[in-house]
Amino acid sequence: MPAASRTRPATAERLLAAAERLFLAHGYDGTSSRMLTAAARVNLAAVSYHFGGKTGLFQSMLARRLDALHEERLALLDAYERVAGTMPLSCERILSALFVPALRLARDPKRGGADFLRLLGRAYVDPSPELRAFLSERYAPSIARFKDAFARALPDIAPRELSWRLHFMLGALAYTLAGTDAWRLIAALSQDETAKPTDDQLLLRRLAPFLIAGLQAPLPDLAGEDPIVSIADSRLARGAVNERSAPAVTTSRGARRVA
Amino acid sequence: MPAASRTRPATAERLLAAAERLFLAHGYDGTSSRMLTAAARVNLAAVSYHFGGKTGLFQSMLARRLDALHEERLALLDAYERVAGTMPLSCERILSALFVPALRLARDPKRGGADFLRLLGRAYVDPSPELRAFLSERYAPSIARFKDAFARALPDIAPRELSWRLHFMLGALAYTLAGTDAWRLIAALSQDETAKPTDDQLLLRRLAPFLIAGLQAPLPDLAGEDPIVSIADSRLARGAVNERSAPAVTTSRGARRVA
DNA sequence: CTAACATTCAAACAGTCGTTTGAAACTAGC
DNA sequence: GCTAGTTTCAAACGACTGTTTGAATGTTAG
Repeated sequence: MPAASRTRPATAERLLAAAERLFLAHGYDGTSSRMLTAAARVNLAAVSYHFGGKTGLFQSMLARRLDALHEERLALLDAYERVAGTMPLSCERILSALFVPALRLARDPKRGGADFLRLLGRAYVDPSPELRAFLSERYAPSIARFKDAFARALPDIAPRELSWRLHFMLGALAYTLAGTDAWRLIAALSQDETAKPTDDQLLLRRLAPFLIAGLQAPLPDLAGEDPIVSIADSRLARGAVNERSAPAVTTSRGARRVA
Repeated sequence: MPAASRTRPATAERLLAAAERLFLAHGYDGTSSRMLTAAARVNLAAVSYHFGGKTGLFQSMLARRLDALHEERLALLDAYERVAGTMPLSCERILSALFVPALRLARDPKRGGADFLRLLGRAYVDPSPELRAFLSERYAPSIARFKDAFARALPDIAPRELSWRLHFMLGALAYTLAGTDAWRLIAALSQDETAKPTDDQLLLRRLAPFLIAGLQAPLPDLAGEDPIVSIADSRLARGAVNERSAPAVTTSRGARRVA
């Protein structure tokens, strides 16, 4: 058992900090151990020594931030429910229990800063099966608590339907948080030069009404046979589907012949 | 200039098909050229020969499907607007112009099948800057057309606000489409065994009301100073933030000593 | 001071990465 | 049948991957 912090080795901390920056910027596969140790100004072997490997470092970094985040979220939700007594919480309140700890974290450079929000969004959509298993296993209870709260807040939404809507909500949230060039895209769409990396708080305050309205939306008509598609199927869109154009790709062989 | 299709070489097609499956399953970085050529039962050099490299193969595969998708989407949108005349389209109609071509594509195994929808969702959140640049550059005009349509459908939503809401919408959509274990997560949350890989059409029919309600949501109050946070700040959540627990990680060094 | 331990270090490990090579196998036109 | 061009092939390229090694250094306790 390694006495992790007799003299509180700065090496592990440096690695965790570098891991947050680099994994965020390049993803898990795109970040090498050598990039990490170089950025942390630390010997290559430190990754294996302190964290047992690259995946260990990744999970440690993630867990450190996420544990704190979920702890705070649940504490806030508990506090809200204690105040509300038997009354169900409003969607706004539940969302605020989700958002406020994330905002606090984003504003505290010592706990990851704004970068962590983007990392979190990135992690939610990462393909890696290990990561997905790690996340869902570790935080499923926390998510379930919030689902219960929403279920009480939205008694008209069937549990199955609610699960889907929470899924959609997580998607909008994760995508928004992960948005690397989201700012650029928004700016381009709105021809608005002033759309710089806006305050995270403003962003979430825009997102909240969107999500709440979505959660409370009228129930979908799941019966009937493909009404949406049938509307569109009436030969409206014919005539525009033409020959496939060859992929705009140059073969290296041709270039090699010249060079 | 390589005469791409004198005898219509099956090699390129095999590679494209394998690329769709593998890039979807493991992401760009997680898929090697050797995996691709092995799955396609094709020589390793074929990637460079036919597509100029791994990234060329990836972009060709993406472009082939996405060009067709956007073509169909725009054609459908045009058709809707032609029928509506000067009247603005409803949100439902515009969404259907977005969804229906995606559904058609998902149901046609010859054009990618359902896997492509997941790949598309994955691509939207991929960290790779090259991919993001490629996508936004190639399909910005198409997205702008849809934004205009939504702007006419939602005259009360300011352009800037609308840009954000479209961003949120894309997020929910991409996340939903990319959902690898979404089905598992939903099943776990709802204790519902029957939540298998549901029909894509049912999924989108659930998503539509969620998105439409979000788009039409009342405008957020962006003034005021942090009302959400201030509500939560009243010492409600104190007392639950305790000592950080050591990251659950075993160092290899300890294990090595034993072995 | 010394024994016991934790940590750091440069170097090397066996693999895999994407890409390139030059020759062999094809497929046409003549 | 021959030639010119396209496509496939096994093999190798150098660079990079995550991890391990054993010695060197630092730190604490007796």
